[in-house]
Amino acid sequence: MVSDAIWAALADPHRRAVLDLLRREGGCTVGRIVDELGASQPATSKHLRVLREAGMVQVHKDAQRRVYTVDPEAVARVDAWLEPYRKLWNESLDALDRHLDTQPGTPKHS
Amino acid sequence: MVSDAIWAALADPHRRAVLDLLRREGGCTVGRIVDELGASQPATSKHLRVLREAGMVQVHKDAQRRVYTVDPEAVARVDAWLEPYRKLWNESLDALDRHLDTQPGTPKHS
DNA sequence: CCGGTATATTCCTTGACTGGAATATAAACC
DNA sequence: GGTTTATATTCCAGTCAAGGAATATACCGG
Repeated sequence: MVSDAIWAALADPHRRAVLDLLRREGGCTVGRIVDELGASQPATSKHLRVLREAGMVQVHKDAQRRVYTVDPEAVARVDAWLEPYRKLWNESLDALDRHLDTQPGTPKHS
Repeated sequence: MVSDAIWAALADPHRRAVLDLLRREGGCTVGRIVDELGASQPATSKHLRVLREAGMVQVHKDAQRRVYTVDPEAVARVDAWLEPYRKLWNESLDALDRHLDTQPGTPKHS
């Protein structure tokens, strides 16, 4: 199940930007995130706290630095939540296919 | 891209419950949603408005009734956002595999 | 120990979201 | 046309999250 905390964490654009950055970089220090995303250091730390408490990121210490990384497990849970909806999505594609099939001359998508 | 409105809509547990219900039922009237989920009618209408403006549900009229259905397109966009993270997820599974492979005697998951 | 760097936390204010109650709109039925 | 049914909207009060500024904590180098 996806906890409320995960959805709440994802609701903020800045936090999604942090996640995207962490994903692309494979992990970042707080300072790096501040530099890249341009939010203040306290704001960034607070967003990281939310992400951490939602279980979406992990931290490990490197002297004074904290290196944050995405916890793929949390994202996988969101993915699992989407699963039943994916069927809907596929069905609507199928319905489109059938519709196109009944329209001779309409180009079919490959 | 996933609009902020979609993430904001998903942030509310009641709205996710509405989506789940609409998905399972393949569409519902407002009254049905009120009965099933137990929120007040005005609250439900307001949640539906948020979902509608985020493009997550569609409405069609049936006399005085409004039948709401999930718009699979919106969910598909969330799915697409998750895509790059799925790679992380798979990599971490692979890493686990490799780790287990270096631990003779440790049972492997099928 | 001290200054400097890196990060976290607190305090405060402001804006946004939520839900309830009442009311409005719209369509059906008689 | 008036009443009933179905849904939407408005108004309002309470709650909560976000950001800035200042401060605290932790760690390193000398």
